[in-house]
Amino acid sequence: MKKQTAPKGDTRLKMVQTAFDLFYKQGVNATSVDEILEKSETGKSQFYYYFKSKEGIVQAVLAYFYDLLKNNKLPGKHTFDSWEDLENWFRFFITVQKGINCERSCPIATIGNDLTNDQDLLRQDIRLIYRFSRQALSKFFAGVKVKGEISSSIDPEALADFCFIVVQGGLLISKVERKLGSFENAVEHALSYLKSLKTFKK
Amino acid sequence: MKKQTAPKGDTRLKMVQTAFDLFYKQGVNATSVDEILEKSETGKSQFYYYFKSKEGIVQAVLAYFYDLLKNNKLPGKHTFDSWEDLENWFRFFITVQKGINCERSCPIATIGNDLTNDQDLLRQDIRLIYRFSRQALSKFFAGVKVKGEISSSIDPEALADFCFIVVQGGLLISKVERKLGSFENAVEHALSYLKSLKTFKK
DNA sequence: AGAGTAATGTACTATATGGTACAATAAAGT
DNA sequence: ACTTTATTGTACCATATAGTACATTACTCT
Repeated sequence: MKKQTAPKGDTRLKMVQTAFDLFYKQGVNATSVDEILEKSETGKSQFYYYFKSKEGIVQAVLAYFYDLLKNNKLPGKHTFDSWEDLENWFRFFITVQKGINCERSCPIATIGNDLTNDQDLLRQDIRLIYRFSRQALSKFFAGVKVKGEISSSIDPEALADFCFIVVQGGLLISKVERKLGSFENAVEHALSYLKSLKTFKK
Repeated sequence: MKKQTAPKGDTRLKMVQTAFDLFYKQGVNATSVDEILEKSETGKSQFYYYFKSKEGIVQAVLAYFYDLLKNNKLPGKHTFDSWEDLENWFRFFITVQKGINCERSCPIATIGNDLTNDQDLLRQDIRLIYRFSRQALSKFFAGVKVKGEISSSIDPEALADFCFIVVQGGLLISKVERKLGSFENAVEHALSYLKSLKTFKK
């Protein structure tokens, strides 16, 4: 019983990408299996051939996203080599929101927000994604800490949490209110704080 | 056609409170009308007597919450007379999250997040609630600005946005990950920033 | 007490939803 | 060619869902 070569058809991938788009746009609860099938132009038998259940495709979507993230296939630069990178990272999300008229927030948070208490496996997948994102931040802070650019009393991970949460809160609130102002203001203050930490060394 | 005295039965109120609890816990999309009826021990005819549609009770829930907020009937102190109040405000949300095992985020954001593009009236109600919350913050910052405790170059509303977004992001991420650490870290840094602004005058 | 309106109970409907059964086709490997 | 396994099409099903129809009961005002 040898492993088949990868299916020549891209049915499964189309489903996952379509599901991702829909989850991103309207959440998991507001997306029916039928809508995924319709938009991806596939059939129900195929869906339940590739996935055990609706929950199954949620997991596949998270795995798909994790892959994109790890292999740097997402738009935007999510690794940090300089303070400028960090600033651009903040501003990147503002630009994204502007481009979509603040109609969405973080796709992963959107999915995570729809999870129920018993869906701990999926939550685990989400934690993986978020850990990866935060690590990029904390590694950078650890680096500048070593270089003495920020105080040795600062925990890089805590500072990464701070940045991450500002962005997540900004994405959420700009979506809920359909306006960017608060997000922009919050980012400016966050950056102002980060810069104040940076000038520490002087 | 005189206005009736308030219905002696509390049917409508029970429905609204029940709906609020359910929306807070699981969002609007994941809450069916039937579940509201069941949990509030009321009937369907009563529901459509009091509300035009499911959307109708969402609006009622928002109005109900706005009333609680305006009349200071919510747990926690959401007005600020001192820097200590501000700090307590941040910590209050952390305590709340701890008490509910990080199983929820902001009830209003949860509702707002489930809104579709065409539900602008409801979004307007949400903006009202958020404006009220932020105003409490910005008034405080405006006050300390007048007193010279923070720089005159600081926009109180922008700083309020910053605080608001840190809390919202913290509530969201602590819920999605079911852990408090990031939220706590973010709040500590936010407070550290605010304190650095405060010491400006010295 | 009787009229009018507020409030509630019972039954129903159309559609959407997640999921299944099973037959049919397509691609390999031998 | 033939068997095996991968893949897809068609037809279902049980249940949940938002919402309606309409009769009935309870107030309240005169």
